[in-house]
Amino acid sequence: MENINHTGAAAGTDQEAAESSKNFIEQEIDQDLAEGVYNHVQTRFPPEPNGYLHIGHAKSILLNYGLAKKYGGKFNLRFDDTNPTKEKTEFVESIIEDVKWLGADFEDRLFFASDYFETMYECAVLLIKKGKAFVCDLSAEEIREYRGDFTTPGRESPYRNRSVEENLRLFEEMKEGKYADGEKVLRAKIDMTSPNINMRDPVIYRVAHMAHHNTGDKWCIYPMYDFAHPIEDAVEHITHSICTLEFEDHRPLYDWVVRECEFENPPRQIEFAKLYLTNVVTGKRYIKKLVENGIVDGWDDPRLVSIAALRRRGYTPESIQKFVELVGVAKANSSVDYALLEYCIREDLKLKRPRMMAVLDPVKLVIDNYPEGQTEMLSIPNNLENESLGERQVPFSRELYIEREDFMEVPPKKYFRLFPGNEVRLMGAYFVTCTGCEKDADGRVTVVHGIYDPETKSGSGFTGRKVKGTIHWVSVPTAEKVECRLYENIVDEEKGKLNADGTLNLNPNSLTVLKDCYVEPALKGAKAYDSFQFMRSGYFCVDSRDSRPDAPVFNRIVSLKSSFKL
RNA sequence: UGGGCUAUCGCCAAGCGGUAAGGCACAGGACUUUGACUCCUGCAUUCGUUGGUUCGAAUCCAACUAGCCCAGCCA
Repeated sequence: MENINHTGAAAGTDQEAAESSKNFIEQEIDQDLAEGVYNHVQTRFPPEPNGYLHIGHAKSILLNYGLAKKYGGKFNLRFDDTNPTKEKTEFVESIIEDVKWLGADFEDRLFFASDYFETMYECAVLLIKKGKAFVCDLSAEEIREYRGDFTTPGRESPYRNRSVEENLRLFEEMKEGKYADGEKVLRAKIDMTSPNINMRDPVIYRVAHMAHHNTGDKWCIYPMYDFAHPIEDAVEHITHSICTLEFEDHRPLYDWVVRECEFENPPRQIEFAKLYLTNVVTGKRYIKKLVENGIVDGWDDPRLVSIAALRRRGYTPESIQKFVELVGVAKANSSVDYALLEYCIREDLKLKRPRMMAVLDPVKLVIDNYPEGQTEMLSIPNNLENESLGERQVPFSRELYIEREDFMEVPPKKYFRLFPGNEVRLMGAYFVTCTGCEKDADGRVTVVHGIYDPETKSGSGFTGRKVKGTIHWVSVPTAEKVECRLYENIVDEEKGKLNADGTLNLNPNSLTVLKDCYVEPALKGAKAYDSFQFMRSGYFCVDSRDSRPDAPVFNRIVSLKSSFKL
């Protein structure tokens, strides 16, 4: 009815549709911009360099980068390296590589929280001067006791009312290294009775005599996350500090810090739900265990979902971008079906990459009426749906390898591949009629026989008759023997969590190695990360670790969907 | 147990008082130089529950229920 009013206003309608598709963070940003809270947008991805990035991080990276891009703002990569006990340069490097690979361009804005230690120290001094922070001599255990619990309010520390001068002196001494680890901490003076435990005089600086991967031995006091993070954001003029749901309770403290440290135009924290994938492990603890026990061959084992693993498996940055886009952003905890990730890589590769012939489980097909010793070159399009991928020359001869499952001596109903008396098309070549097979003593088929019809050559325009089945093949004399690895997710059940007894639910078929595979000669020179669709077998990618020029190793990226059921 | 957050199809997710978008998955069918791809078709009378306000509620109010997070000198 109201369409009458919108007649001829298609543009407006589209715009409305675009508006309504904005996620909740974009809506918040729109409002901030409209109200003049900010006049620009600046985001960041702030990982702690204590491990490898996985698919869950990709959501945060791409979300932050996407927001900055959408609003014409900047996106920073910042290492939140305030805890020297867990951080390593090795992780810094892998994270930079992964973020770049994902396409999140931080240009020259690569920062380290540790570069702001001086500023943070000054902020702490400011708080002390304002009477908003104090040096506390309580031990870790005592602080815990004083903190109270969910139902009991905390008690104030006996050191809470030290004078500004004394606090200043003590904090200075902490910095100079006069105290041992754990002897003293700096605490924010907020409210020990707050129902939000984060506000019960949180520790904001601790003593830790330890070399830092970036600052070395310069500091022996390190700021805590709750104090450091808001300052890092403020220093970089971040407007929207996007983090995950578990930090919601920390927001009042975040706001307290930027306010008490007197930052102008302070950033604001917005939380979203983490990405969980069904049937995979993302927990560092679990993956570490798999690596240590040699169950996987490293953090980039294709059965894992670290960015490095996905890359090695053959996933493209585009496919992950698509995935993150389809998953959406919300505040409800959820677990996304792994099938969506698979859909995204299939979708990305299907028009991009060539469709080649590879036989994973070979059996010989002899075309008895094809001249012995003859080889002809056939032109086969690389991708029927994408002409720009061109075509290639494939050798054809009397003896071919075909897929064992493409022949059945006694076919079930609706099986239209090779069986005695049936005619099928050899992809890109000729029609061939099956005349029988040879078997060994165990009854296993060793050779399939057939005769071809020269009239039916592909591309010749032959329309005399049709066949219901088409099968792929590789010419025996020129076939390349390769290894193909089929991977399944390594863990399932309970979202990849540990069992009560500490063991993991390993999928016994998580890795199947097929050593007797044959591919076209064109695949001989395939390089690391080259990916192809092997007809009816799925998408495969040359393993970056095991690629050899003479015989590449192919990892299966994803299977094709199959509606054929016996 | 106090506080915070969440609840819309098997899985994600729009929706913001005017009568339930979309994607994945799944199921039929058409097409096909692979049973893939593509293309059609189907897939929530109902929005955690119960009440209330309203001409009208997934949207507002109340109560309840369930799930997640918080008691590191980790992030």
